[in-house]
Amino acid sequence: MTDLTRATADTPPGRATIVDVARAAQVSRQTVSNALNRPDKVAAPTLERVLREIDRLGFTPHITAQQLRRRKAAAYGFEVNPSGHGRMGHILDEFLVQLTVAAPAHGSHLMTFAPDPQDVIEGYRQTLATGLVDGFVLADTRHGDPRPQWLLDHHVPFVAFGRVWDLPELRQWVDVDGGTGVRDAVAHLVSAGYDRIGFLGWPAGSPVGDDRRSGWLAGLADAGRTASGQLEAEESVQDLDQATAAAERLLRRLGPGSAVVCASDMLALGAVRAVRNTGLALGADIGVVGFDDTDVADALSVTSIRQPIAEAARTAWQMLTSPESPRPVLLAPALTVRSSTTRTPTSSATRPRDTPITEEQP
Amino acid sequence: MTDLTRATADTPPGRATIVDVARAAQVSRQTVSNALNRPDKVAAPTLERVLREIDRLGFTPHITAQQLRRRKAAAYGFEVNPSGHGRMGHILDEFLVQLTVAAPAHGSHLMTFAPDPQDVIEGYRQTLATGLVDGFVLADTRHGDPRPQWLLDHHVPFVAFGRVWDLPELRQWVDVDGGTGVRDAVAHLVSAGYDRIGFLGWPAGSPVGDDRRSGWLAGLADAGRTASGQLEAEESVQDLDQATAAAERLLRRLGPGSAVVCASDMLALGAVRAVRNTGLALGADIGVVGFDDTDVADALSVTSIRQPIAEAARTAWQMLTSPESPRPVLLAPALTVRSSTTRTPTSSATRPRDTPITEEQP
DNA sequence: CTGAAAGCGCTTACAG
DNA sequence: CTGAAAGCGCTTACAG
Repeated sequence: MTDLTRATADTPPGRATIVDVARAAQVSRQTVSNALNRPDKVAAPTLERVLREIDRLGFTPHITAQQLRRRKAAAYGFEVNPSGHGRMGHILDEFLVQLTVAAPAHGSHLMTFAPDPQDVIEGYRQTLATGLVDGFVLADTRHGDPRPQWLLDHHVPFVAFGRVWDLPELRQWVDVDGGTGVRDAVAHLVSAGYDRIGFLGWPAGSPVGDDRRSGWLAGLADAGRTASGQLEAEESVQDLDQATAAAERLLRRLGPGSAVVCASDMLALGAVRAVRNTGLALGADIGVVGFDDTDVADALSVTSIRQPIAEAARTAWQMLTSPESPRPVLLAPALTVRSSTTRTPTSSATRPRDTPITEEQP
Repeated sequence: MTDLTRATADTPPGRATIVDVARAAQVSRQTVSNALNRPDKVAAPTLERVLREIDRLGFTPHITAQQLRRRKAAAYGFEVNPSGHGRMGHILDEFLVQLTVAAPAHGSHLMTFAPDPQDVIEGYRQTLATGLVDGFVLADTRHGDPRPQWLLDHHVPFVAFGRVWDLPELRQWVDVDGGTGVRDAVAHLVSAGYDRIGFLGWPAGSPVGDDRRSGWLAGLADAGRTASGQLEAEESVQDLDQATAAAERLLRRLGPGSAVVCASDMLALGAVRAVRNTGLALGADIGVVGFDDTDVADALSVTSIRQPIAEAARTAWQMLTSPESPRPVLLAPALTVRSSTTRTPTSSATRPRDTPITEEQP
């Protein structure tokens, strides 16, 4: 019944089983398993023979069978949020992609699932009960989030992308140090020659926003610019019109030759509009820095603070798959410098490109 | 050993097996299986008793075991492209999310995987060989794409989001009718009172771009505006500076009171800049329509053609899981109207919002 | 209508 | 060092 020639071009691939390999290599199937999982327990000539047949037959272990036998899925669930879209920035989409990319290096894979509309926890409970995942990668952790405590209570492995603000003693998280990112941006603006550096942030009270604001203050302190006239800030919710109005107020106080650091690219877009409305030149007269390095920043050539998403994803896998108890990791963001923070603008023709010219999706 | 109280709050959930249910309901485990998979074969009182115990114990079948026994993963693979980011628009990210949302309704789930850097096909071969998926959802189909033919050759189920241009006889695809979307946008512009309607597209030769351009021509024909002076078009690659220059050339020929339909939001952003550079008012003097309804269109209040991604995802699952041979599906996009196509602009304070005010991601 | 048997493809102690 | 046995949690013919 078993066809050892099945790995040829015109038959379905991946159908060779451990028994096929065993027969071809003239050993038992558990020796094949040992060759893969405990090669030190197999005699060298046998090992070589088995590995050769594995290679020849294109054998890949059937992960489903491994999962059942090992009672371990070697997979983690990631909840995607359909309503999160529309909000500017797709950080979590990129995080998902990078989790997928990094998964094989940790012998694991990723399963996406949608939230249960009735009950946050129920989606996690169900997904876990199927046996398809061993645990979860959390994102978008927020105040009052019931998930971390529930997972702890039920001894379900997980890691969070973003500090778990409600459980300060929790250690399994990786986050990006937004405050330091803003601080570095201030240093960049100082060295680029801007005189006064204001801040356009969100209303106080959000941990993320407050963190970025304190980075601005730290940056000013680094530069010795803490005189009262230099601590100009405005705040706005994540809305373009309100951001524009707030930025206009800020610019009136700051004047030409100054710069504005923003808590998001949306706010930065408001600042760009305000610069235009005020009749000033972006970059030359007023510097603007955004946060998250979204497509909007790219398209409008706005300098922006970029989160190291790929590194965050790799770190998340390490925490999840390493046997040691994890330590929290805070990653440093990087600044993508564009013409919005260049006082002597280069010709647009020679402006360095950071996006290849590609055709759009259908 | 088996603890029937395990579904309580402080023990790990989802650990009840079919044997636990069988014992509690005083039947054999195959009767439990039948109650779930062939309820008509089970006597009513027995069925009721079994279902009650299933509910009480919170039993969910272990999908891994089902997969192994049924030799079917009830899962499909979706390749994510790490380098696709940076390109404006995240249509495929949204498609992935919507595939995940729609999966349970089709008794299936989604597994993401990253491309093999050496060889496109190898990533698919490997993923299939693990037994974790039954087939694939393809996206980003392109000329010379080796995947569809390989999957056909190996009898691997798949569906494509986007026409498979190289294999016209293929039927398992769902796509969005961009041409009709552009045609409808032209009708909208005509009724909004714009005199001449130009087109800003990509260089001829891309199937998607050519389709959108022909929609523009069809829209003009609908309105009886095919006199030679009304067929003004320009082209640009997907780059902001080039798009701006092309749009400026186009605007010089069209003049105030006209509108520009663009093949992408990136091109539309160029058009918006050109309008500004020319000293005209967006909407009031010049209408602009983009494509894909990205964050950029939203942020700049540009009318844009939106692809029905959720419906495309549902259709993809239907094609994949329905036993009938599929028929190609072409979905109609919808126009998200914003102030860039309003000749009498409303006050920005009363402009209808289509994005909730939310706090940004950390 | 219900249950005993076989088995999906693997791995893990355990004999030999 | 190698192989026979047991079993992960299910489902599917097949007897009774």
